Amino acid sequence: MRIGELADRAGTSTRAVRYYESQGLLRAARTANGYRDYTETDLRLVREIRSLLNIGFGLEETRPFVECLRAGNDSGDDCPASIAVYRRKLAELDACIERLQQIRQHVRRQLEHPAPYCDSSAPTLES
Amino acid sequence: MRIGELADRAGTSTRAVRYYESQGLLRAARTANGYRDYTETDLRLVREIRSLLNIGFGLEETRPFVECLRAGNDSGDDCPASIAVYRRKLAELDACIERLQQIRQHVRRQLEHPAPYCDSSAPTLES
DNA sequence: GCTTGCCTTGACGTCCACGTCAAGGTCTAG
DNA sequence: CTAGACCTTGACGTGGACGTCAAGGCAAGC
Repeated sequence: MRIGELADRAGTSTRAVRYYESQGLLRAARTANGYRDYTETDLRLVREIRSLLNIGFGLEETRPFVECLRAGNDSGDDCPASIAVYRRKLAELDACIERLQQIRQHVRRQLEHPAPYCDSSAPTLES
Repeated sequence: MRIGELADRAGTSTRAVRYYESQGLLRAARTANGYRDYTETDLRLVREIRSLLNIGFGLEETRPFVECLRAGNDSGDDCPASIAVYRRKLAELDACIERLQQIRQHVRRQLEHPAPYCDSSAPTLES
């Protein structure tokens, strides 16, 4: 299939697909007239990339999954390198969640502790 | 005080201070030779900005707090506009935390479900 | 032949909070 | 007088994942 169909079926843009290729994540055969020619496997790769990007992975972090898939595995998760990325991401997520929760607490305390309003005519809390 | 001292005491850079001014968050008097001249109040403003940026606010979101302080309030939180930003941020934080926790669950499930490793030589797939 | 719609490469624009460099003015110590 | 430590404005660079435009080639329908 050509790049337009690939992008459509993967739910992304042709620009994104070319970008992935420029980053070495994809390699496409070419037809006689120079058009990129993709297989169903390529579609799976792009979908894997999109899926990982959507949950906050960086593009580089998707590389192990893509190569794992291309190595013939049924799932991009089935390789040690992918597992390692998952582990790192899990730790990152934990740290991020904890930090956000601390900030949340901080913000909530500011909201709870009632302060005198400043601009003279201010009714109560607006919800 | 001059911009260097202000930046030092606020724990940031002169470049950042000039940037805040360019965004209309700060206004500085000038000495005879053209140097910016700051007061202790300006120091408080910059510290407020830094503090909010540190917990993930955008620069624009600090504006109500800065104006609240400059309006003569003891705390930047003491104005309705600031409270409104806090409320919005709280909602954002809740949404963000929830999303991250869902992803965390997803990643954890991938890690728990043991899969066959691939790193040998796998010939299958590849359509 | 002409239009339409796909494709190609290349290159600049986006967002945000600055970092960094350039080229110069100002003040102080020695 | 000079060095150096501060200050000024202006302008370009950063990172990440693309968006968007330019200029043109290729294929199919009318």
